[in-house]
Amino acid sequence: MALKEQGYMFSTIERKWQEFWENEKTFRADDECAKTKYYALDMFPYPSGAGLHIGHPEGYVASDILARYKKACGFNVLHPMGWDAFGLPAEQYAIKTGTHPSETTQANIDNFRRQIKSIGFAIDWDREINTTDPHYYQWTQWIFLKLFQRGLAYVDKKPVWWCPNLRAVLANEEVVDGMSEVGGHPVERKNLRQVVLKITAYADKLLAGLDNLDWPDSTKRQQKAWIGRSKGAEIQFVIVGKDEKLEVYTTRPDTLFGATYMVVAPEHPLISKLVVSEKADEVKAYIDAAAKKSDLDRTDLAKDKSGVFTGSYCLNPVNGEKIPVWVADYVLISYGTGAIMAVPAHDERDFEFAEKFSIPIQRVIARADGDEEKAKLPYSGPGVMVNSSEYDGMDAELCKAEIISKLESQGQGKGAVNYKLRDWIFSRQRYWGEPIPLVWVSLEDFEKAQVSEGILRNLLPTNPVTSEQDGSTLYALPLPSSELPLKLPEIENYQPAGTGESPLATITDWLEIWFDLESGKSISRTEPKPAGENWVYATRETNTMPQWAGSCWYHLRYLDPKNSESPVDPKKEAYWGGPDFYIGGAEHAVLHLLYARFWHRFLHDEGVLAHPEPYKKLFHQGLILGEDGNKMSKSVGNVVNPDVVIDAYGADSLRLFEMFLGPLEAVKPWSEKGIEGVHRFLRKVHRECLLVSKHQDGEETNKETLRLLHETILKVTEAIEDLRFNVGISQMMILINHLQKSESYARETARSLIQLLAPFAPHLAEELWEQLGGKPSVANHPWPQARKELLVSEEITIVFQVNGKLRGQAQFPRNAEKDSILATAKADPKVQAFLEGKEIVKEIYVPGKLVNLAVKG
RNA sequence: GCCCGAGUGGCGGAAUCGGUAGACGCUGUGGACUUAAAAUCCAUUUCCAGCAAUGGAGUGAGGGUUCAAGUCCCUCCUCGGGCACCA
Repeated sequence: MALKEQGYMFSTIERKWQEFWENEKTFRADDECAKTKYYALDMFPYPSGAGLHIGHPEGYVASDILARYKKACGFNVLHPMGWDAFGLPAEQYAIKTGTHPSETTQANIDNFRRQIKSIGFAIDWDREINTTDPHYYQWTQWIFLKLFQRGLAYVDKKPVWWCPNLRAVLANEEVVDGMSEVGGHPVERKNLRQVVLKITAYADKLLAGLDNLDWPDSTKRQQKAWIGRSKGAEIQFVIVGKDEKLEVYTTRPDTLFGATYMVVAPEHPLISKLVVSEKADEVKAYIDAAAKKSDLDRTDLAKDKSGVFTGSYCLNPVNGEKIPVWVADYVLISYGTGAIMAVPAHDERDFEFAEKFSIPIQRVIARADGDEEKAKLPYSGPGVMVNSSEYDGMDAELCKAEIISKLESQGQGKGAVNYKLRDWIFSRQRYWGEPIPLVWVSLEDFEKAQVSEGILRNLLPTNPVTSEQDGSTLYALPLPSSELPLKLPEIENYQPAGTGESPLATITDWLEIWFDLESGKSISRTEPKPAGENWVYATRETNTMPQWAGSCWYHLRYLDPKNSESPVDPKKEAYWGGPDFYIGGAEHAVLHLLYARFWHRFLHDEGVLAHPEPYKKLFHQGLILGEDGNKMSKSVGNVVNPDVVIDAYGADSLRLFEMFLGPLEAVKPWSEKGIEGVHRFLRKVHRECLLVSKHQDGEETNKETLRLLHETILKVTEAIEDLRFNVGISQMMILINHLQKSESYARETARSLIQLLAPFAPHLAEELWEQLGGKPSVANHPWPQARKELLVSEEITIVFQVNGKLRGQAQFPRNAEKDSILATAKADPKVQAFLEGKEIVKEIYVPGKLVNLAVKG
């Protein structure tokens, strides 16, 4: 524990300046401004009950340093904060205690806000947003309805993770190793009615858009892999004795001659046609067994291949050979056509299967260099065609196009593209989320709506969205934007319905409504049916949106948080655009960042937004570990609470140390001793800057001090621009150490140092700035400029090497000639000792740096 | 298994253009100030040999390119992250 030195009263200073910034609205972002804008965005937090932990501020401090620096550089800066406040924990708590999730959420937000404010960020708090606020989520709903209108939302039965203990459906990311992330209960697959967004329609755009983004390579790579575009061919195989054809997708049409068997997924629609009567029982048993397996069994555990021969054969379109058709669960129904041609010689999985079931393996690609060792089967590398009749000897890669065009000419196939990306299951069977603003009506009423005179007609998708419920087909109608927000009803019991439906399905007077097909207005069925034939019976959609929904567009709402006419004023969006800097954890590399790009691109295509991509520059801060080098967790007991740190050392020390810890992107352990170190540095700055007896009026007269100051200005500026804050802080430490050792220095020198320090330790900087006669806020004073000409010294140090080893050094005037430097080097006694009896074979002179003499003998 | 990223003192890390390895901070040791402590300051702190001057080794391991390699190339090891039957 550091004791509070009498001089540096950080608590008093920090409270004083936080109040000042708040009262003066120092960090208000101006919507109408001639300055260039700079928008620094943090991934907004989920306000959990546990409060802020030491990892949260790391990214916030980084973006805050940039924000303050850019402000000093003359930009109009926007640095906002808000709350991603829908989500499971508040709902789980409600189930346990009966406390309304909005109460829990509000209390958590208040605590988070208090903690974040205590760190002293340059945030424009007038723009605070909250995804659970109906004024916010009405626009989340509005965007959903746009997607619906454009046919990008549909309803389908989808296999989802169902947790019997939580009696809730979980998202993929909430399931870890077959257990629920919350509570660690087992989960299973269940087919449930889901609202789905057609993100696959944007697969190509999302892929292509990555090229122009300044993002970490690994994140781009992850998104690319997730989208998973592959190029190949769809090939039709004649089934012997049947009218139907079996279509497969392959990326290796060049290996078609090596197809020795085919596989269909257990769920393939043609299975009943393929299976011969004597195999029927065996195949049925296999399919049933496969259906019972969870995804986990089918993938992780069951690397061991299984399958059954159907009894049917296909004909190879290029050589007419009979190929047996198997059913095996290593082929996925959800990818490609759900069927493959198996080429065991050139595919590891097919090879394993063929070996197990003694199916022939036919090589059709050989290495051009004939290297037998490297061409061992299964071989998937490049090569030349063999055993492929007229194609023999051709380069396999070139042959792909040849075979595709031959198949095309025969009407037996075509080039095709496939994606791993699946549509986005957008519904959650929960209470604490944005209600999906759809209602369900009969076909008859739907057709009436299509021809009615009201506003609803124009909001319908080209193809109706339908859902099978209790044996009848229902049709989806949207709420018009005038009816938004569709608020969550108050309920007594937050337990899920237990049937896989949301708790909302049990709130009859909210669920069952009278709906006006013209105006889209609705009232509860507990009320009498209003007059007029356009009022019909309808039920509300009971699913709510996933937590991702609110974070898909929050970066836009900060630009115009109080707009009640639209999600964001186009003029404001045109001015602010997207964040110039976006920082958050790498765990969001795929889902949040992909979903947000999807919505943003969609809104751009709709003409709502001027810019296609939301996040031009992205950065992931690294994890901060506990002092023991383990991930911070309550159970290990190594969690560091920022409140405690601020109490002991102050917010400035916390900020500075989080940045001094190491590279921003690195995973690095916390250290109590370390924060004492930076705290000492701040105390030293405080002491020096108030030691007025050492301060001189006017310009800095000490040459060395002046040079070091400008070197520091340069390095700190570059360090901020390059997000290498640890290096910048080191340089400021070097400068203060120098000033402390100096007899005296100019007050201006101290003032420049204070300005450099201001983005890092803003409270102390404001205080010292004021004490040295500056007018607050220091944040509004122009960033110091490095005078590079001062960095060129009159004297240069040249080091002398013999065979690359350091043997001496000497000072030279800046303009010294190469020859005289070489002569001095050779005359140096230490160098001489290593030249003794040897022959100089080469003399290297690197101007201004070194001499290297290569000798032998 | 595949694809990335990273390995530098006792510790966190600098050295991002191939050109003085270990900046800065922490820790440790010795000292100054003090009645004493705290605070502050000074010296020292990669390893080995030596009283010292100095010499030798050294950036995960091995090899290579170069006058010169932490930095570039090849092989391997360890750790971290991502993907994982996507045909």
